[in-house]
Amino acid sequence: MPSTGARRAASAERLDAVFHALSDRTRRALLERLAVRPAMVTELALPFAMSLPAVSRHIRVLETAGLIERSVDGRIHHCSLAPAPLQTVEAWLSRYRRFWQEKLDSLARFVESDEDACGAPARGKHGR
Amino acid sequence: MPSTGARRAASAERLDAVFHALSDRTRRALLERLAVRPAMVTELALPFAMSLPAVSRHIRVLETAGLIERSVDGRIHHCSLAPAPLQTVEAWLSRYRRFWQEKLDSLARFVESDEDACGAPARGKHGR
DNA sequence: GGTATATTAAACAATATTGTTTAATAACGG
DNA sequence: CCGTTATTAAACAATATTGTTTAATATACC
Repeated sequence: MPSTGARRAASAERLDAVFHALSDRTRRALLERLAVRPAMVTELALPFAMSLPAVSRHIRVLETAGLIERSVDGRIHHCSLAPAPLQTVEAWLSRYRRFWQEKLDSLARFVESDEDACGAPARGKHGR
Repeated sequence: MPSTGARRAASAERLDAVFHALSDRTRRALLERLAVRPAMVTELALPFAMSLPAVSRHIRVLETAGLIERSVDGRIHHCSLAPAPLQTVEAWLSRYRRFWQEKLDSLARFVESDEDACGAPARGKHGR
């Protein structure tokens, strides 16, 4: 059984890879394309103003991060979205959701008190 | 008013910066530390096995991505979490949530049918 | 077999990232 | 004024990233 230290490191590596994969707009565009439907490599490369090998390597980065899966059928490589790592990102993010929620709440309170202080026309909480 | 093209590019740049900032475990650790409570630079650097200038520049990367805010008070720089960009990430991710939900649902269905096919002891949906 | 297609490998240049060490800057405190 | 403290700037090396172009590989088709 791996130690918790090792697990932590493995999880950190996974997050490193996934966040890095997502930090490039070409790769994000590839994911968005694949969210529509699976596609082969040439098909994926078509819309981009860069060479096929360049796109091929972006695909490799996404694959290494576990964000896409590839099934080879003859000379055609079919790629499809593998959203599991995004769930990992979601889990990481969730630790901060409470935080920004508080921030937004206090902003909302501030706006309300500001309206009061400035004598804005009263409309009630839900008026518009 | 900026064109939608310009808005799209600006948003892409923001995501580039935020995802890149998050792709380093030192920087993620800094965010986790700041989620506890604000801290000054030296304080933030203390737990890390790298030089202060190195941490200082990680902090700068996070600041540029908008993930932390800095308030200078004399020679002390107070840093605090600025979670708004994480919300942007959340918004980007949300376009895929439906996707992995489906994936998980179909996995659950598969597991259930597999149990049926293999003649696993019947326990009902909520049995353990 | 011979040619076209789909994809990756290799080699290379340009640039970015990240760490180190050694200043420089500026504020504090006696 | 002077030493200490907090922080960034600058210069540098090591490595990673990303794109290009030119092979190499393997499958498909006639």
